Amino acid sequence: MSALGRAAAGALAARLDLLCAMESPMLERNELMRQRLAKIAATRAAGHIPYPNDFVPTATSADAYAWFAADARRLAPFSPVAEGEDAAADSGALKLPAPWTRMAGRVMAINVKGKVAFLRIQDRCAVDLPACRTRDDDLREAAGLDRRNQDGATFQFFFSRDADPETFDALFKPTEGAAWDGPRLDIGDFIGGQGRFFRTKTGEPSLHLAANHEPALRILTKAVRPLPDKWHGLSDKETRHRQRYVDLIVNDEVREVFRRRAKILQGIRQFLDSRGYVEVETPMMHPILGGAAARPFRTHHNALDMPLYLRIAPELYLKRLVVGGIERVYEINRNFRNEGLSVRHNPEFTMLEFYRAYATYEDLMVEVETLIAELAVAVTGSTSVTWGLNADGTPRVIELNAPFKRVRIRDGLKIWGGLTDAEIADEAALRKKAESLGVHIDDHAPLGKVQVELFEAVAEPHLVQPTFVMEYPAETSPLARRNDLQPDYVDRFELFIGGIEISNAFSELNDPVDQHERFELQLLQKAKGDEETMEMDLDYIRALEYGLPPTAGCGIGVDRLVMLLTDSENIREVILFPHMRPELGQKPDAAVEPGA
RNA sequence: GAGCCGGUAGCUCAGCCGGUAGAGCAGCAGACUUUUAAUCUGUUGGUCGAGGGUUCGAUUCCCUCCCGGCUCACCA
Repeated sequence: MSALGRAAAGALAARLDLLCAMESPMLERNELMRQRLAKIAATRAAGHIPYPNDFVPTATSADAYAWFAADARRLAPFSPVAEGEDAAADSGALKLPAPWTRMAGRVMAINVKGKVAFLRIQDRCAVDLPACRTRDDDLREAAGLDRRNQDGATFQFFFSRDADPETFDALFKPTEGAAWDGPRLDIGDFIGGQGRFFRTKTGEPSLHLAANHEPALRILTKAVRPLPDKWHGLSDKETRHRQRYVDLIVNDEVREVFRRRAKILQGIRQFLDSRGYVEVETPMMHPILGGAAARPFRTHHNALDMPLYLRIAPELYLKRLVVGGIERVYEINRNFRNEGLSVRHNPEFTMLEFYRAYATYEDLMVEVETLIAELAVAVTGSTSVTWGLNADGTPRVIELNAPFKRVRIRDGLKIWGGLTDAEIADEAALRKKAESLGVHIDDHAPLGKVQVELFEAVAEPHLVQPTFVMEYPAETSPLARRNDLQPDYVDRFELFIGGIEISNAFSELNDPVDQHERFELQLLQKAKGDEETMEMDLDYIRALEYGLPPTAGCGIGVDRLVMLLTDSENIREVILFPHMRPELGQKPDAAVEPGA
């Protein structure tokens, strides 16, 4: 760097430093960052663009590995020559034709050894690369060569000083008065390189960088912040979740979880679309609370000057659509519930709800178990998945092959709770049992709710393998159809897997008079102090009066399903940006007054 | 909301029964033309989460607060 460039860079970096420090402690600079900012400032001072946007890659890292796997001669070390040139060279070393290729990515490792440099780059194919490299190893082994035993999601650039001395020196060996006064290369920078594929003498597939009318290697984006330790990575959960972008850069398995999540969503849509369901989007802001028992978030519409709830469930809107003739309908979207956070609860979570006319909850059981089994195969390759650990520390295996077990609440209370039929019908006896187990049940809870809560307490450890729980009391299900033989119960199931509730479904109540009465019962409970009741929705009653065909509906907690299929025990591992308290230096009220 | 545990360099972590801090990686300087956590030599870097108290002296002890993790409660 020239003396002039250095002085200009220093001044610019100092100015930025001051501005950032004033703005927020989040943007505080450390020595490493000041160095990198100075490099960027120096680039500008020398008249170069530090963030160019004119590099067009012609291959991804996955394309590159595929090229090496496409011809057995490419498995052993070889040098590259242009296509059309004589492959059999006179020097004795193997030479093979390779196409001129341009690749771009983030630098994950730099290894300069004298006058050669090895760079490892990561691009959008990073999730596929471990498999690519394993395949490369397999092919090499089959050809009688050593395995590379490489893991990690990167592809190698090889840069020999001979290929482009000016660029090499600029990026790795800056000297006083060098012709190009640009920045040096750092881990975390995005680069674009060009050259031909070859395989190093240790057998690593690589791009042999070379110059033509432009340099062999260019910095496309300079990273100001250093990446976490290359060996230990980033493990602090708070930082991982707050700065998910860093987590995704350095943790291969995190990228894989979210790739798999995308596949699960895709699989759900394919499954339902192929069965004639129509995907819709219904309001996320509700004037009337309904569709589930939960405390809501409240917001306000300024122009209309009216309060709104963030929805706790799309149920009532979706059933209006069935009334409207969309006999098979589904929605995948967020619900919002104003409750505590836990390893299984995020305030906003993704819910699939689907409704099917001329079906019962029993039909939906078959549909749900088929869906989950098919998703498991599509995503993990098997209906047998591992999720968490058994008490003895071994991986817990869950079999997701249909049909799933079915159990009635009454039977669960008898088998796992040791209760008799008489006790099950006796609220005082149930409450006594709950107390002996240390289970707290709300004093306002009616008999049905006591039964369900006690069931969940005694049965949950036994609901590891997928189990449909049936025969819910009517008072806990204000939107479900009464059983024809036992009107105190409703035609409903919940699906438990791994001890957590994955799904909830029932035959829908389509009798407008009964529905009206049940809403009124909800209002009564609200008056008694229950905060999680539904409100009277007269338009919904009106819709039912036009006629809801016999219908069954089902909700599936998508985040929990993703947890199950990615062996994640914490919901935060499957949500890209889980809710957290605001970080120091990012106070919410700071956002309200931008001019302050 | 309650209990327990934690917050030390950019990252991963040691340490301190009170005398204002160390390692590895990253960074910087140098050697090295096929590395694989390259190696070797030298070296920079810290308001020890924040505030208060005790003390001659606090990263260490005490209190309060902030943030996180785990468990419980509510919930899907």
